[in-house]
Amino acid sequence: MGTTQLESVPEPKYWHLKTVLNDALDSEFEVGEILPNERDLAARFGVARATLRQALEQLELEGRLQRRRGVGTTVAPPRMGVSVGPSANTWPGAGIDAWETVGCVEAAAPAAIAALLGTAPDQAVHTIRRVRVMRGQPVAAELLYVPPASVPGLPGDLTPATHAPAVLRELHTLELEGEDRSVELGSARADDAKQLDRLPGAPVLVVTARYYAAGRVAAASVSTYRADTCRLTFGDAGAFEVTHHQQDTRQAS
Amino acid sequence: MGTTQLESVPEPKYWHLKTVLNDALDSEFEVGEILPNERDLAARFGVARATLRQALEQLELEGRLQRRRGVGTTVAPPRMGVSVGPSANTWPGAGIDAWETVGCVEAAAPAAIAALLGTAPDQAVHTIRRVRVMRGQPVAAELLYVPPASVPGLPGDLTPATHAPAVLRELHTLELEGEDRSVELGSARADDAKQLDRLPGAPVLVVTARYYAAGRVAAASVSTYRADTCRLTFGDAGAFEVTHHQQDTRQAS
DNA sequence: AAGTGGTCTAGACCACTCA
DNA sequence: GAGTGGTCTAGACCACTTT
Repeated sequence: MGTTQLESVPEPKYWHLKTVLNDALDSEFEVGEILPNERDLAARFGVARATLRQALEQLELEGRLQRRRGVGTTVAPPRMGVSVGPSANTWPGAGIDAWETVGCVEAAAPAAIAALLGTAPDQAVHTIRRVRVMRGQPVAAELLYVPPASVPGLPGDLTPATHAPAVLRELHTLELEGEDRSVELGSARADDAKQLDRLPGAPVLVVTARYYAAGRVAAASVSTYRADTCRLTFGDAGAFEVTHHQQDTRQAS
Repeated sequence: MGTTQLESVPEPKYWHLKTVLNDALDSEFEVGEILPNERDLAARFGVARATLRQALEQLELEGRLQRRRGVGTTVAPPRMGVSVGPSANTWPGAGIDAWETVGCVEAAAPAAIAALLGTAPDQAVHTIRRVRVMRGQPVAAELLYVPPASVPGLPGDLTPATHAPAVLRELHTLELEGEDRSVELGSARADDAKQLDRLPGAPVLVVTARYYAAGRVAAASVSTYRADTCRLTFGDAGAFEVTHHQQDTRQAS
């Protein structure tokens, strides 16, 4: 062990508390085990409940804990590795892709989506809502936007039950030329939070994708992944299977 | 800004506050403009300072605000699109890749890194610390791990100034066969936070990469990106240039 | 020295789950 | 109805930056 700096800078209580709890989780608790409640924990460590909660919040952010109102705080399993392509250039909804359609409407796209698609701000687009489930848990909620120009052969007799399949089927007749993606941090909107079984405002990883065909953006999607339970994987070599927690990667500079 | 009311549904105050502030940022403030201080804002909205701070915290998480202790709260510019490959299969440190080396040591890898590399837990590895700067701002701090077995031709007369370049040069003589990456949410460790000009615990996007050569993992890196200022881009079609904020993508289901 | 955001306290009540 | 986490208050002091 190198010489760690002592006394010169007071570490915040919640930060120290987080370290102590993190170590305790490794050594004294099993995955799924329920922790003492917040009032007891705060008393045990001699801090106010708000201070304890600040530590718990960070541990939940890092995927170490799961808190559920009315139930308690449990030790979270390691994050799931979730592949978000591009494993192969395939259209969304093609083949086996672990998504389940839960709704479909044709409505004017929000301004940000119109900019993504390159359509007029008031242009109506097909909007398919899908949910991705892994190991019995919802991990992502998605809105997939398809401009009518991308699916010219769409039949006219659409019911709520046939709308989404028909749009996807038409989309798949195009040749996919490319795709790009971006990932950023966000907080769950109320509707997404409900699908993800979380409270509104929960931290999420927002994956924005654009699909190109015939030199244009043929479709776009905004996928909202639970940041607490998911590790997004990219690239050719497949998903990691390492049990990996960031806080163990400390190293001198 | 008048007071709005109509509280038939018990939406949390901080959530409503966040919406109001978000709209105000769009209509009444310019990027870089400084907001009134927290005590004044709280008084203006008739809430406790802690409640106001809860709203500000979320807006900062979403990249709308930037808060600096001793200075104030300012309106953040849109997030930067930061490419994190794989644009082409190239080794880290090769060609022009916007990273600057700030240190290099040879030391035992943490357990999680040893697992990534497939080396023994006490195996010493070359550890290169790098920083990525965009538009004059640090956006990422990285630790790049290279096992000695990957750089057998390394000369023996290494000084702190020549260590990192020599390791990278040797690494580049291997043929890169593939790479994979994962992205997850984390909070900045003290050392990374310092490089990123943030407080410890700040939300970050942790990109873990593995580089393959000769059928083995030849190197691995853990890159810590500022979640407030960065949008990570992947894929073939290049970085987005869209001004995109997630909260504007609301749509019925 | 003044002003800012960051931390912390000791309470209170609410929304939710479950026996 | 008991117990849990979620929200909220009205203070206090601290660390930091700027003047």
